[in-house]
Formats: sequence, structure tokens, C-alpha cells
Amino acid sequence: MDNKLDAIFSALSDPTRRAILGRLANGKATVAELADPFELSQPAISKHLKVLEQAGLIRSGREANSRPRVLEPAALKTIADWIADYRRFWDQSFDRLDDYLSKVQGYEND
Amino acid sequence: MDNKLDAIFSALSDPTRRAILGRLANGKATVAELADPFELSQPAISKHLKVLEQAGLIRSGREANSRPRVLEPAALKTIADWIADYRRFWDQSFDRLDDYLSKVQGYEND
DNA sequence: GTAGAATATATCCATATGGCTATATAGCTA
DNA sequence: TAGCTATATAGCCATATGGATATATTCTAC
Repeated sequence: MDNKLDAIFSALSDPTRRAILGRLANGKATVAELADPFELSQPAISKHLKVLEQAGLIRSGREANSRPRVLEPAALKTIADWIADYRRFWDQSFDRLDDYLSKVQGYEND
Repeated sequence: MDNKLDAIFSALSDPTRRAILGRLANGKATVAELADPFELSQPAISKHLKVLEQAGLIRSGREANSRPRVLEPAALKTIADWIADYRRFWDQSFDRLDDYLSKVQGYEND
């Protein structure tokens, strides 16, 4: 679905949201923890989190009083796959590497 | 620069612009050629091209009467590198692959 | 059940974005 | 130089986005 790519790329186009993902790469965090590094209002952060969640980049949990967020890697993989189609344009050794990967995967499927 | 990532991700969040990049992956093309598949006005396409160019994703040339566009892979590599930091979250074999790549690069530097 | 903590939702505002039409600019070709 | 082709720029409009403040919701603790 193109829609997914739209939402994911759009969500990633904001530095606050990328920083939030960076923080979540270290593990789950509450809204308050995520808001802490920024000089933004709490509702502004909640809005950013909503954008990230609707793009599928994060997920909300529930723990007592709080709703911790965790990274959802599948969405990142989605755009990584999209970009992979262009890899040959900048990575000269890509073709050979690709060959190698096919072989590795062959072995792994034992 | 964060600004670069902002501009690149933002440019990629539009399906028309991604389709234009897809076309340019087959080689350079004039504005008219790029506009052809879409039911958009010519100025709308020119605007999209401007966004792509300001993000560094394409470049303009000049050839007689026309200003052909070409892909500029460096910008795509920029975000590929950004995403690579998250690769370990979805690709279990990443660490081993990474080891392999270091070795290959070692040989290539002969 | 009342108070406090954590978070979400409702408005509101200013700016950005994507589309259109009309017009300007630049380079060929006669 | 005049006209044609290719493309860019100028306005204009509707909608989206990112921020703020005020308020609602949901738990927890007492």
C-alpha cells in the first residue's frame, strides 16, 4: 500500500519524532520520559506520538497509570525495503553482496 | 544536518514524487516525460520537481530547449544510513552480516 | 470517593502544502 | 523578429500540520 509509505515517510520527516524513535531504540518509555528532552508541551508530544503510532512506527502499552511506547520495527523495514531498490545507484558492490546474501539464505534454509 | 533528513523524508512522503524517482531510476527524463503518467497540471509537476531538487534527490540539467532531471543517489544514501541504525531491530542476521561486510571491505582495500 | 499523576482530547492559531489557472521566460526554427 | 515548445513563476484556494492552552479521562493512593 502506498498509503503506508506516505505515512511512514511523513512521520519521519519531523526531527522531534525521529528523536523520539531514537529514544525508543533504547527500550520502552513513558510519555513523560519521551517528552522530557523537549521544550514542547505535553499535548504536542502526545500528538507526535499519535502520528508515529498511526504510521505503525510505535505501539502503546498499558502499565498501571502510564501508557509506555515501544518501537515497532516493521514500519522501518517497510521503507528500508523501498530504499533497497535504489541501493545499486550508490553502492557499487551491491550486486556482488546481493549474490552473497542469496547464498547465505540458501544455507540458512537447511 | 537534521535539516537534510527533514527535507528528504518529507519529499519522499508524497506518492507522486516517489513515482517520479521511480521513473528517474530508468535514466534521465524531461519534465514533460515525467509529467506524462499523471493527471496533474504541468506546474504541479514542476513544483514536485522543485521539492525533490531542494531535498537533493534529483538534479536539473540543460539540453537545448529542455531541462532534463537525473537521480541524485546521495540523498537516498543519507536516509538509508539513518535507517541502518535501526536494522538490528528487524534483521536478526544483521550482526553476522555486518561482520562479513567488514571483511569484504578489508579485502577490497588491497 | 477525593486528590493527584499520567495522558488524551478539544479548540484555536499560524504556517506549510498541494492543486489550479494565468502568465512569464528561454531556446528553437522559420 | 515572430511563433512555437518547454518549463518556471505568480497568485489563489482548500486542507494539513505543528504549536499552544484548557479541559477531560483514567488510574493510583489515601
